[in-house]
Amino acid sequence: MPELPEAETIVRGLASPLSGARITGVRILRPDLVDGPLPSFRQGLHRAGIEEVTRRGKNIVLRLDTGARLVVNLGMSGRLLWRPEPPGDPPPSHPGVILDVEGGNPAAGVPSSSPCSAGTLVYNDPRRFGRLRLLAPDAWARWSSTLGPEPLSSTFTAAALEESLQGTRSPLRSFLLDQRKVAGVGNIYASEACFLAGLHPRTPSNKVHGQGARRLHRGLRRVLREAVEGGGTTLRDYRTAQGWEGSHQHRLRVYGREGRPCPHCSAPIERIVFSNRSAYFCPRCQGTNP
DNA sequence: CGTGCCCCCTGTCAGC
DNA sequence: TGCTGACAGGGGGCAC
Repeated sequence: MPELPEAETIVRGLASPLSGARITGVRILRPDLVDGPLPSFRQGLHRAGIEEVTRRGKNIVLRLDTGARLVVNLGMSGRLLWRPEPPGDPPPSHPGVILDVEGGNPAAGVPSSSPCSAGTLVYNDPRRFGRLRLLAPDAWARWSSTLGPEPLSSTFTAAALEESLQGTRSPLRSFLLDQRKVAGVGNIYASEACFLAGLHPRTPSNKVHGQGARRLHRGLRRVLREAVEGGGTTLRDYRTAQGWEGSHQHRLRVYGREGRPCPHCSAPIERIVFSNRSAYFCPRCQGTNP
């Protein structure tokens, strides 16, 4: 489900309640969601302090005072929900892992008589494609190094992207979905970035050079920044840590818009399927199937 | 080694 | 109303 902008939005919503908090309880309702041995997962989290909430690609990362990191990948339907005490909303439908937390900052916008908050962090996932893993510092470093550059970082340049594109003949959409090439891009923003770059999603990656690579770099960063500003794209499952919908679904240019007019030229948007996934594009602005 | 395909699982919706 | 099939934002494993 979530791509970089959705993960970033969740991270921002968790920073206040979780930073400086302590995990006081670990409840594992769906053991298949935990990667690795259950006892070490449980013991590694219990009584640990949370120092920072960050992100790597599409993954939400809680850095603990033990040096370990809890890495949460939401798969297609995962949610990571902060439920302050006392809970205002009904409990979510498919809880998989619940962390009891004490001592963070009060939930933003929620009046509180005490300077600290207590609540639960619920990982909810009907389809159970998501995974939670607890990584020691060396394992974290190894895992992080398998992911490509962060597309919104200053080190992600058009020149670096162009060089990486030359390494494969596979379709541009496949390149963008490959987390080893660029971290955090999924199916929605891959289509959106190809559109902004004026490149057909099937274009062989190594045929994208020069101006094309610069347009792709610019379009990718633009759409990811816009989507972060909009709080992510809610098509069905995605919610923020507070359970709210994003708003970027109203700003999608081509994704999910088969038959609707292209925002540039009004030609009907087309949908094609390859690698078992849909890609949306404007046949006029993005050329024909190469 | 790189690449593409299948599958993991549940929920929803269109069409009959 | 109820059944069936298509489809869904991800990613690991495997065959080629």
